Amino acid sequence: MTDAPASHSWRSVREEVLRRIAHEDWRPGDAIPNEADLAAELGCARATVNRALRSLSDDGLLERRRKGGTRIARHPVGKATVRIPIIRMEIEERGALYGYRLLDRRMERAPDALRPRFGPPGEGDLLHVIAVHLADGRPYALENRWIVPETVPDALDQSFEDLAANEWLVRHLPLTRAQSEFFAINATDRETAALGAAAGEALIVHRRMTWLAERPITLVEMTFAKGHTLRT
Amino acid sequence: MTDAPASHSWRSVREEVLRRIAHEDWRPGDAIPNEADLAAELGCARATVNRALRSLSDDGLLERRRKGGTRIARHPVGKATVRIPIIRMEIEERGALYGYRLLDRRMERAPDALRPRFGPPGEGDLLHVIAVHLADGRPYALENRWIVPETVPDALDQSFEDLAANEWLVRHLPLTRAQSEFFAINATDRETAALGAAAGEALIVHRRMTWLAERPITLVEMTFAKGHTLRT
DNA sequence: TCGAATAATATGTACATACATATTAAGTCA
DNA sequence: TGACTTAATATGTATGTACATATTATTCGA
Repeated sequence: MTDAPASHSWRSVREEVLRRIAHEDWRPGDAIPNEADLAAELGCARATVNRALRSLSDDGLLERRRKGGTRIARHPVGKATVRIPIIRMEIEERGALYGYRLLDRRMERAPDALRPRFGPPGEGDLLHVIAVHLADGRPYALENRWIVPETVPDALDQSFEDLAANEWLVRHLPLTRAQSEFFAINATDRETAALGAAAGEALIVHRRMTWLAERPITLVEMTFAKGHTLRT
Repeated sequence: MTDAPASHSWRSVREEVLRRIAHEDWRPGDAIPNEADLAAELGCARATVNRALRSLSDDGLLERRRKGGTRIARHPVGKATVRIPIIRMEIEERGALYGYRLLDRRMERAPDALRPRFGPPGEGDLLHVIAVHLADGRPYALENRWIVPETVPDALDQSFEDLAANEWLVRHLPLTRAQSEFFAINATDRETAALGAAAGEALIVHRRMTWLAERPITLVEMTFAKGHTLRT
């Protein structure tokens, strides 16, 4: 006998489905009842079941196909959302004192390896800003950023001496798309100087590019000091 | 005059809002009209607008509060979803020949640094599996995994000599929660031996833990060969 | 028997309505 | 003035109905 849960909310339906997955009533690859049947069983409207199953599908736990029905994902989740905070806020949330130092600011073309990513606007000079973020006076992250003046003309008026480009951009411009990459590098002269890293030390880099509509805004490489861990 | 878009779909509403953000009609921090007004303006039902705005809110582009209304996010969440594929499929998708070699398999306690993550089940012996994944015969990633027998008793019957633990787990067990970490290490003896890396070379590590309900399933560290980039 | 047309089916979406809930604003009384 | 109560408001959700769409299953003709 299946007794309906007290609540008819889509969240309770979601929990019930999760419970059955956790209880291994339903296993990877298994088809589950259709929305109408589930709604009848749980005593709620189909739209409510739809909302719950769609939520689980978005989370990668279910796979749904029209006419094919819904089944437990065979290749689960496969998703990890990494937060990309403003560095200042990240540091202050740790209770540390935030510091910022501009190292360089100039107009120049993007390096060959990155230029194609900017498309046509990348053929001209970009605003190249290098700065270091400090936590309690100690190097925390090295920011190496290219800004596309075509998309962000106001940026040319900014010195970025006191306010990180990071933060200025966020406050002035919306964005509609972002893409990230993560990789590891051995510290070179630049990192040893700016981050106080030992030569050759392994550092993690977060490279991120953002767009406003189809126009590229900025590409930034954040290189973190030794031992930094990015968490989901 | 605001002309309604031909389509009344929530996607078209989403696109219209994105268009206004891209066009900078609405800028970070700005409040936008409430759902009822937008629905009237665009000629659709409030539920449709709600669906569209909720979608954008999930993507971190909008911030919504009851009674407070909806505004353009000031700190675009910058969610980056990292895919966590089955290594074999990832390699084969690149058109390379997949290979796999089990290096070690034994029952032992988790190291002190990781043990607390498993909670009570971590106090006993865990199944510790080390293996290397190959692409066209060259080392691709080193898999260092602890499996919780309490949650996955069937794993004890598996030799993991031919089938990666990675894949076996995915095929046999659902999961309800996952958490990831990314960091960089300098290659030590273990990595030089298993991955053919030079000593001290910077390598990126993806550490992932999964749960079934509240029970820990497994914790795995995937260390990738030199130059690997994780993409969103 | 094979292929194309057609029916059947499960999910996807739109809408109107109603009510729930969080949060802010307004009002009231000491 | 200030604490507290009450109203107003925008989003959040549940429901029934209707139809759209993708995909599978079936039927039928050559």
